[in-house]
Amino acid sequence: MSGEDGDRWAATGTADGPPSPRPAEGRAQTLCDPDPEAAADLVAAGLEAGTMVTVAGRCRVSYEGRAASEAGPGRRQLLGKPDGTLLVHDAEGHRPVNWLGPGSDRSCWTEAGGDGGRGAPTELVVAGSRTAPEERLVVRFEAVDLAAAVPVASAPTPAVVGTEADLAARVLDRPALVEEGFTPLATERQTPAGPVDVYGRDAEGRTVVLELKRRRAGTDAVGQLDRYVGALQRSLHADAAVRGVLVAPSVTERAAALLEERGLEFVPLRPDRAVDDG
Amino acid sequence: MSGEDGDRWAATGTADGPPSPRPAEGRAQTLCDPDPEAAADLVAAGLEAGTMVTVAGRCRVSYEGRAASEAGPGRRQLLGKPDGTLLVHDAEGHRPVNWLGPGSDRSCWTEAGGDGGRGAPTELVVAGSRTAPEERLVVRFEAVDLAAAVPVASAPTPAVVGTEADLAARVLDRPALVEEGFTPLATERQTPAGPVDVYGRDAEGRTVVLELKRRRAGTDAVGQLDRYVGALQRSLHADAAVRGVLVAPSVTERAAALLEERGLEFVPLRPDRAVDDG
DNA sequence: CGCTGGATGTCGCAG
DNA sequence: CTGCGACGTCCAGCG
Repeated sequence: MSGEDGDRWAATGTADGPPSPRPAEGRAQTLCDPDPEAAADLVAAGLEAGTMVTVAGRCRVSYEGRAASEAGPGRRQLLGKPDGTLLVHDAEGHRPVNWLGPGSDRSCWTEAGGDGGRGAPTELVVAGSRTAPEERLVVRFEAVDLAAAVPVASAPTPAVVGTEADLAARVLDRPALVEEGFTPLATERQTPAGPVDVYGRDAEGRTVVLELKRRRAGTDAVGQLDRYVGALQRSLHADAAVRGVLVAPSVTERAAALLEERGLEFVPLRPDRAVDDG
Repeated sequence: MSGEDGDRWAATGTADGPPSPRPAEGRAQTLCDPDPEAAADLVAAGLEAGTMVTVAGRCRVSYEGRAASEAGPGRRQLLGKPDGTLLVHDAEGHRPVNWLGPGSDRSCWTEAGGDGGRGAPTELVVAGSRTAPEERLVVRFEAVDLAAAVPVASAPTPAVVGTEADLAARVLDRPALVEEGFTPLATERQTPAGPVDVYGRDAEGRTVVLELKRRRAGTDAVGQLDRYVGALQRSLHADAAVRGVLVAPSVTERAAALLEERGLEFVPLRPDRAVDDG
């Protein structure tokens, strides 16, 4: 690694001048089309200082761990976070083409290019590794378009509305939305098959199990509900009648068939309050 | 820094100056601590030109669509891709704090800040929207540390090994790994409950259904297998014996109990060839 | 740690 | 388009 602790944290190339403030305290530091050594200095210092580090350029990427992959030369953009995360994005898609989760050890150096011999095709290499599971990600830049280190701080996590928890709150607030006379008794009630979303009783005193889904429910949801109902029937009196109700905006056709087959029920309900009708 | 070779290349509409090379062809363009208008010019042009656009700074983020969320002021980094993807990352974690998938329409402008009155707290706003489902993401930067547009190209997708397909290939190559005398007859064979991973016959001529999992299997895998076996028993002769076998490196305890309960079987097998024994 | 189940999951493929 | 299952899923919560 190049960030010696005598620490000149060399912004742009050879820093013989006075040491500049570390990026965490200072402003963004960027290099356009830097040579590999200058980029390595910036990246190493940025990783060290706990900034967001961005490197864009032509690179090869190799990953080995839970699976293994090799990506040939292409223009991509790397993002390193203070928590150890490494993300490599290409031009398309929501997901990174390769990544390493939080807690990785990163390092950065320069190296003679793969096809040795020519006029010093030095590469910038950014690598990370972690354990449990053992994983390793190596990104080799043969050309760097941009290297940047910008300070960040943990930002407030957004409050999300419209989750399954919201659907649960809605059901608890107005049980009649499920069925007239329904009385919720517990959430996340434990059964041998796992925790039930909502556990309660109907107007006739029968046990009712609700499985909630924030969006259109598939066969997996019916499978869950069925397991919970079965487990409760066994753990309560063998003759106890246990109703299972899937609560979701809608169900797929296959899921509906499965519900029918298993003698389970469905109540359409959406998590948001906008559709809060009767 | 910002490549002003005689021209800031006209952002959104009015191109009165001589046309400059678009960033897609050129080099990276960056601005450190720009004023909002300059950043908006760069971002708008970068989005237009199909580059990777990066904006880092203090911002608020709001999303509405499949759910809804609001994130208060914090330092984050935005990445816009040529395909319409928008990602907002904070300092932690693998996943973006907010995002919009490929195919979004993006735009970018400046606006008077929320707490109007003070000395021109102009904000840089980057917004995106898409349909199916209807979604909208708005990022308001009250301070921009860095704005950048760098050219990219879609790169070759890496070849991944160690997937479920590899496990299937291994089973087809050496059926005895599942069981002596096992004969695979088809993969992805259709049943009323969906496609079966591997369909075959055992030494006694009984139908066998395999459900493959590349890693430790849970209750969901057993649920799948059970549905496939049931569907096949019904679609074949009612008296036909159909064996269901879960093939995976291991199973969770709950999954094992479910297998037992449903009269299904388990064969331990890993996708990689490293453990290729007898 | 391992298990369980949610997620604005995303992605790819088939009908 | 919807349905369905895989994914290097990630992630939080809990035992």
